[in-house]
Amino acid sequence: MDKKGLLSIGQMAELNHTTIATLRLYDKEGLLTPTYTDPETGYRYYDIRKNARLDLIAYMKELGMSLGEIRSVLKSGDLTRIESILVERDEQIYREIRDLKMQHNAVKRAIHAIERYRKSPDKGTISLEFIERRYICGIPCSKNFYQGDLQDFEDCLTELRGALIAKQIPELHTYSVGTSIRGEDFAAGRFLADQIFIFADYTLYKERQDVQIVDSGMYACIYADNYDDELSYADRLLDYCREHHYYISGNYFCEILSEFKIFDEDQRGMFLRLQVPIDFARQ
Amino acid sequence: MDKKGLLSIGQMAELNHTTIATLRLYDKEGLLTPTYTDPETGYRYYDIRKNARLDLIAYMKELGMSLGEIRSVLKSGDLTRIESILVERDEQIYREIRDLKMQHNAVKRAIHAIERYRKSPDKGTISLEFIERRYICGIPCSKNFYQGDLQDFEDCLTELRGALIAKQIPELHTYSVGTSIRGEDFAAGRFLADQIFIFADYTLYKERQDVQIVDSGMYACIYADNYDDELSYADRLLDYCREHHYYISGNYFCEILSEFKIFDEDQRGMFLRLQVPIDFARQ
DNA sequence: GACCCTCCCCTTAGGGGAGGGTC
DNA sequence: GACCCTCCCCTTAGGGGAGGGTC
Repeated sequence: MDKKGLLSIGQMAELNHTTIATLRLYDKEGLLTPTYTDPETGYRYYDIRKNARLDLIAYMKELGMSLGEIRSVLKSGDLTRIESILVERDEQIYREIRDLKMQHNAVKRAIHAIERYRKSPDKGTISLEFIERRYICGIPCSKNFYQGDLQDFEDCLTELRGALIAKQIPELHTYSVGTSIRGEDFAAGRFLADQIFIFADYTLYKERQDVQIVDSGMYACIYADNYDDELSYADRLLDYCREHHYYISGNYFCEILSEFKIFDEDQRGMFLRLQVPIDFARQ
Repeated sequence: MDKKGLLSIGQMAELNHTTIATLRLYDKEGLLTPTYTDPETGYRYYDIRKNARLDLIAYMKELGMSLGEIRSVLKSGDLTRIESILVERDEQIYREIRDLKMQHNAVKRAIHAIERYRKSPDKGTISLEFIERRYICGIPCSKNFYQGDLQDFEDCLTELRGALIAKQIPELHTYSVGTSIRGEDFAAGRFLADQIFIFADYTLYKERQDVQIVDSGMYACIYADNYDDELSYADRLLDYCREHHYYISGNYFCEILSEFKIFDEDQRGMFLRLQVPIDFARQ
């Protein structure tokens, strides 16, 4: 306790669990003026009654108000003003929580995708796998990128992104991307891009009508780790099915398991699982 | 499409739903280098293959990674690194959601407090009210601020805050503060500060043992809007009880209904409900 | 004429000094 | 010797100019 029972800035800060820098800022911003400022030395001194205001500022900060809002509210002293700020803040918090939950979801998927990538077989491995029901949402390919170049694929991807944004699904990356070839075409060795889509989830399926179901079933799969290899690997997959007399019972998919492989600056490096549903009955 | 089939910065930005400023920043930060930069003019040109990297950057941003993290991950190409960042981020999101929910709670309480303040009677009004069960959590007053000055009250408040922080309840402001006088003392006209505390809620009650229950019941109440008036208003409340032969059946409370009243810079302006439980049976 | 360039200033809420007085 | 002062620079991810060349 110094001059006339006032507190120094350090004492004031400690008492209120805050810092000297904060008190100086609040002084400068006109949020909390010291009771007395020595004109000679510039030293700030605070009356203990100022605690109340500092308390209130701390409270408003806890409610998520900015210093600007706090200042304006303190100056106006208008309860209605506070109320409308708080109501607005209430809605904002609601949106923030919703967005964080979506992000949480995306992070979990990403962690899962990395784990899955780790445990995936080497490229070129052929496997028979039972794959559960999936949901896809996308558009027809406007170009056959199997015969064109990367430009065509990028164009299709751009269109997909645009379509998803139009459908209010902006989180392209949360879901993995895939492309398809119709079963008949694939079986005949005609590599003709049919659709480009995301693998959606049940939540999206429930919410919208334009999500299609892909039935569960046995798939012949081959793993690849380079977009440019898709064609040759798809060929090998087809050969394998023919050798084993598997009947192609549905559409072929190229599924991007993880995009995290891309550390060459100039490549869409990705880990792919090429797959086609098969039927043993008609061997 | 300009030089050698490359994209200008504007085309690249539009294609990727981003801005020119962002692409320039990413160039400067070494996140995404243009395929070719004209040494004469400084114009940036991008190969369409760079889309993939921009995509990946956008993805990582969606996951909540900072540009610094993204750069380091892109440079190291270390999956383990990404994974640990994501796991850390996962926990961080969890904490952020928890904090936002608490803030949401606080905002709702604040809105409610303002509404309640609006609908409260004028100061000096005496009422009989049934008050539901409440929960309080606090400490004994080390000083009798009824006989001391504001300094003593501030000291008690500071102690309360410290105690709550020690108890891991940092949100002093989320709950309203109150002080008490023991029933016997109040009935005898001895204004002797007993406890200072917050009105906790059921959630806190469930979580910790040091939260006390205050039973529901009929209370004689008087409203005041200035801390300095408490004593004289409490006196009036006691007189009122005596006049009406109400038996004081428990502790007196001074409850701070809203701290938003404080727009004088130098006062702990608040709206108070002074109250004491009464019993009609023994009239 | 539309596009792109390089500065440069601005935004939040302080934190962390340097260099120099003050209690 | 501990405390306080005033600059001043720093942090994120860009946005918005001004003033001047370029496709």
